[in-house]
Amino acid sequence: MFSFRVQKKLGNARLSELTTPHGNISGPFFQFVATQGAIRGQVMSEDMEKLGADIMLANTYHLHMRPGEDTIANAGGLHKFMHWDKPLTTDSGGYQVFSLGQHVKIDTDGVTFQSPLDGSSHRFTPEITMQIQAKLGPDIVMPLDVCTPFSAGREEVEKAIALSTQWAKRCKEELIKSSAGLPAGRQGLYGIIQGGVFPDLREKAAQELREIGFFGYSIGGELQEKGEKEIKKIVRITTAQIPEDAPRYLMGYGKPEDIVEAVRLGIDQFDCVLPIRNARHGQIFFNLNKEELTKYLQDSEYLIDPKKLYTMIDITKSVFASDKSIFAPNN
RNA sequence: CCGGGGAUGGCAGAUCGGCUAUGCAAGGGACUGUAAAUCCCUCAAGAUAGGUUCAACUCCUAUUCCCCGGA
Repeated sequence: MFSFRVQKKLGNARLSELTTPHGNISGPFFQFVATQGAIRGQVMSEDMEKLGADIMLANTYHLHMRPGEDTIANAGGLHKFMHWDKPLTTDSGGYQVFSLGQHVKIDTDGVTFQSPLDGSSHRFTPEITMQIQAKLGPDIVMPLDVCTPFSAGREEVEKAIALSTQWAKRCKEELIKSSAGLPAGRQGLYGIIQGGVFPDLREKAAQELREIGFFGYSIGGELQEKGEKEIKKIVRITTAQIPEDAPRYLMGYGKPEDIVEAVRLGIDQFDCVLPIRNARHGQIFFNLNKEELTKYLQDSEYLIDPKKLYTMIDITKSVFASDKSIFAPNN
């Protein structure tokens, strides 16, 4: 029921097909972030479908906080809850370990969140996140991990890897356990490779996860901060550590030109809040000069023709576009 | 006509005898597994004419306009 196949290669870039219980996706693909089960800004799932989105990403942590996984399970699962029949991913809450910083206490067994909303305390262990995700029922599930900031030093990163790897293993065991009686291959679990900006640690983390064995592998950690060369290097080195026949997922990466670059390096899967957030904040990604943009925004006929605006979906496939590689920084 | 109250950026709306907030709008920037329908920056004002004062958006007088009440 769950499978991944590389169909064509162009250098390191891959054209692929991911099969899930909710249909197939052609990769590289971009996951739109619907944290709380909906794209923010009054965007309906139906709208996303019309726009051509083929997969969305929701968040275990947020959905656990409200409305709670049981509520969603009672509503028929996350797909029904979201009015979304296509493939769906849930992140584990690992990113919140990083983004909620001071509200989180990490120990070897799991993490304790202090809700920024009401101060209430919530416990996440690898097992708990998998149980929640089992109830939510998305196709792709992520293990609880420790996401480190860009500036994290070697020691901090080593600790994060140790926990993330151990937790990923526990997540895998829990998935197998909780899947007993359920159709095999209902959910695909990824291993998240941490390692900060240290190439050798990235390699080590990848190797350990490979030994455990996951359906897919993702590159995690806060990478999006200046130092482009370094980031590119990390992505290249880490990508090379991921088996050819597994999907490679670069987490939280979303600048159009960066996506193209990452596709070139062999990444198949993306997610990012950037396009949705920026749109909500009044910014669009366009491929027009100022004059054309002005015309675009004023001329209703222009508005009907979306050729000159592009979406993340276009971008992830752009490397394979036969001509006019407008997104290519280096050509 | 009489009495009372007003007049501050494009709009709304405070304060103050010496530096005029703030919100919206407008323009710019940021945002990367969402504590973000958010955050940062910029633009831009004292109805008109006099007077008092070292100094007036602020106090005084007149004019114009607006609002409320009464004939």
